[in-house]
Amino acid sequence: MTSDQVIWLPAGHTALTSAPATPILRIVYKIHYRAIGHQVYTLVKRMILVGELEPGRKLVQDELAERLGVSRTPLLSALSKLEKEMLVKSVARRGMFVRRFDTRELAQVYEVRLRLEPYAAGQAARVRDDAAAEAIVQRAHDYANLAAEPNTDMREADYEFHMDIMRASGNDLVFNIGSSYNIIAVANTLGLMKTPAESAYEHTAIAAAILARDEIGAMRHMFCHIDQARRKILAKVKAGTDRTVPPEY
Amino acid sequence: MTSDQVIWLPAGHTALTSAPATPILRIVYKIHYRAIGHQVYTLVKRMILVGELEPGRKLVQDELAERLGVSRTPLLSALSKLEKEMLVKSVARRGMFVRRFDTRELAQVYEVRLRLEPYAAGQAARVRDDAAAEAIVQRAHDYANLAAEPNTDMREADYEFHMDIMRASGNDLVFNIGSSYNIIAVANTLGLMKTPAESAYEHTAIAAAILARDEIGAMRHMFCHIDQARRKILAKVKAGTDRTVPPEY
DNA sequence: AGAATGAATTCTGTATACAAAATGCCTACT
DNA sequence: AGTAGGCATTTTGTATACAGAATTCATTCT
Repeated sequence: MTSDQVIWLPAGHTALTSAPATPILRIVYKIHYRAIGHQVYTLVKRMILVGELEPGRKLVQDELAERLGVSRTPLLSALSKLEKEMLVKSVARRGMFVRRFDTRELAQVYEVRLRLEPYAAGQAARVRDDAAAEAIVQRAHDYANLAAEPNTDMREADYEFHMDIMRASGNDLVFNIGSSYNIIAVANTLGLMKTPAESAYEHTAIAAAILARDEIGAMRHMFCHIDQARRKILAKVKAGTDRTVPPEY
Repeated sequence: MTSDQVIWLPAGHTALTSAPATPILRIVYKIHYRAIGHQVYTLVKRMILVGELEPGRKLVQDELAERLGVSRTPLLSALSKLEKEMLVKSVARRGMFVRRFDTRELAQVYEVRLRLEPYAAGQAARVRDDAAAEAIVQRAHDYANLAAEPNTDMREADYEFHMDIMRASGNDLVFNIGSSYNIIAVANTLGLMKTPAESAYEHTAIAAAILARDEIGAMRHMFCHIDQARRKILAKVKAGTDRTVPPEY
């Protein structure tokens, strides 16, 4: 057993096979090897988010694997993860399908967000870290800019804003849950949302509260922000206005 | 295109290849085929819960696959799911390890449970369904019986009680999150918990409130139940009593 | 023509194969 | 004795192979 200490750098860095050796401790730099399966997971997830793979679509494994330039093996582990996230529905011996959500399920997502995101915003304000706070303010700003010309696709900006807050909360589990399930809401609420200007204003208020270390304010603004979207969806569910097909897949 | 209607029965039923045909509609009964990958997922998850695969343990794929009598392919998709649930940590080119949790992470789990489970209990009381309520009362009873002779392993009973409530809430997403992450708490809180008798009493109170359609009461009892465990863990984190190694794996 | 039958094809689920990385062991050297 | 180097073994990550289920399509029968 040698006393080598291995330091892992994030992928994408230049590989330094070994740093200058010292008599006491040799530090070996390595780059993280990123399993293809992980990249495939990220890619397919994004393809679903932006609608390139639309709800209900069957994911033929050979076809998708070839399109991504990999074999079916890493694709399979990616699809397993996406199935756990409810973005993909697996029907035995039939195939995998991009999940389709009805408003009832969408409402469930908002019930969860309503409980977790105010907590996350409050924690973000409490443990406020300069870099993270700056990033959040920046995201709110980005969102507002996009809202000025609302033809642009704002879904990704909204997702990033909310994810940044959960990341800043310091609670990894909340961040994990958010990155798994918030995307459902984001990918499906187009047309249901309040006006971009309203959302942008609320985002700004949340960001300001976090910047000011106002824990209660951050929680309250986030609560209202999500509650409003939630109420709109609930109204649709109750009114039976929902013409969405129940998600067979 | 025929007008056949296919009805899927849960796995384990006898296969009825076809029901009596009618001129109008032929109903074909089929049994769900359960992918081995899914069974493997359930098995490995349980092995982790009961401690047969202890935290920090490396999961050598060939070894585990042979032990389960399958090839590495279905095992891989199972491990991908478990990685998403944070029960398994994958280190590139090194292997998969049973995740080890420090008290800080455990506290994070409790913060999430504190936000979601009171909601779930409230909903369970609100939408109360006789069968589900009976099941919950039964689980509370089971737990109390086990508490009488506390040498028995009560973790599974506790898990089932809480999962039954989330199931009864009608919110599938909450149930999903619970089945993914609550197991972390259950598998790791041994020794940290209050006395079995206390827990059993609280479980009974929660079950009674749900049975009585007392939404507020169910929420409050559940909140206190989880908050107490949460406070104990928070105290450990703050006091720095935590001698647990930060979870390298 | 429309339904039923059956063969050909496609696609899934799983096993196996293989290259490259990581690990362990043995030997040589200071 | 302890360290460094290198060969053998193990193990991962990915590709490929293959059996059987599902689907499609052409053909036959009524």
